[in-house]
Amino acid sequence: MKQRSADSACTCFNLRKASRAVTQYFEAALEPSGLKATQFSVLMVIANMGTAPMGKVARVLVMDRTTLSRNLRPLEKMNLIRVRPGDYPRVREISLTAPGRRKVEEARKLWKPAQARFTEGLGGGPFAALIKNLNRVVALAQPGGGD
Amino acid sequence: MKQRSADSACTCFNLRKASRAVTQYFEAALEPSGLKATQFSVLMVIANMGTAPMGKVARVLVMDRTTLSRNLRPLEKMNLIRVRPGDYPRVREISLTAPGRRKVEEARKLWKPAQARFTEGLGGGPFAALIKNLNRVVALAQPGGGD
DNA sequence: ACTAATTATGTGTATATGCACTTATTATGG
DNA sequence: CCATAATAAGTGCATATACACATAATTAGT
Repeated sequence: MKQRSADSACTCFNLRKASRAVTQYFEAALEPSGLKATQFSVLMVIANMGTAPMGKVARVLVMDRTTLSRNLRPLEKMNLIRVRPGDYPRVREISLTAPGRRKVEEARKLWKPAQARFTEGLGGGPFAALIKNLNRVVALAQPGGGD
Repeated sequence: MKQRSADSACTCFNLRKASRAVTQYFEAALEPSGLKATQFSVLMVIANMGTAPMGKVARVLVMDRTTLSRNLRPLEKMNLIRVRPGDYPRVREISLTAPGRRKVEEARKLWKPAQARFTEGLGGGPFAALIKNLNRVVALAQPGGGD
C-alpha cells in the first residue's frame, strides 16, 4: 500500500486521531473526579504557575486566549479556580481555590495509572522520544518557530 | 525541574497541545480551499474508501460515530459528499461527489508544503518514528488494544 | 410468527476550539 | 494634553468532539 503512505502519514490527521483516542482514555480514567481532560490540564498548569494572568496561562497551554477564557467558565462554576482583577484592572489573575487544590490531588491519583499505561506500553525510551518530537512539532507549527 | 517532569510529560496534554498547534498550521495552509483540517481528513478517507457506510468510515477515522455524523453536515451542504441509503434502508452510504473529488485534489496541493514543513523539520527518521508511536498510542488507548 | 438481541443511525446537551470583531485600559509620541 | 499604538480580555459564530438516550431495521432464538 505504497500509494496510500503519503496520505495516511498526514501529520495533522495522525495527531488529531491520537488526540481523540487518548483523550477518551484519560477522560474515562478521570471520570470519578468529574474533570475532563482539558480541565485537568488547565488546573495542573495553574497549580504550577501559582497566580497568573489569563494571557500567560494561554501561552503556556499553547491554547487560544479566547478558548482558555471559555474553558475557565466550568472550572469557575465548580469553584475550583478564582478569576480576579490583578494589579491593573484589565488584567484577570487566575488562581486555584482550596477545593481546586484538593481536586488536583484527587485527579492526579486517577491520572497516574492512565499515564503509566502509555509510558509502559511504549517503553521509557520511545515514550521520551514521542514527547520530544511532539514538542518539536509544536515549535515547527508556531509562527517563526524552529526554522 | 525534576518535580515538574511527571506533570509536563502528560501524554494527553502533550498530544492535545500538539494537535491544537498543528491543526492551526494546516488550517492556515488549507484556507484557500475553504476546508478545515478535519474536513480534509474525512474527505481523504472517503476518497480512499470509495463508497462506505458511516460506521465503517468512523472506525477508520477513530472518530465517534456521532461526531462523524455531524462532521458530514457541512461537507454535504458544500456538496462535496453524498449520503444515500445503501442496500439496507438503515445503512447510509457515503461517497464523494464530482466537486468533492476536485476539492480533494485542490486541497492536496495546499497540504503538501504544510506536510513537508514537518517531515523536513523533524527529518525522515524521527518523523517516521513519530507516526509509528502515534499509532501505537492509538492502539494502547483503544479497548483491549495492545495489552 | 413473536420476541429479544444486534446493528446503523440520529438528537440533546455540554465541553473544546479558534477566527473576526469589539471593548477597555495602559503606554507612547507629538 | 491628546491622538495613536499596544495590550488584555470578552462575544458572536461555526466547527469538532463524544456521552446518554432514542429510533429504526435486521437477525436470531424459541
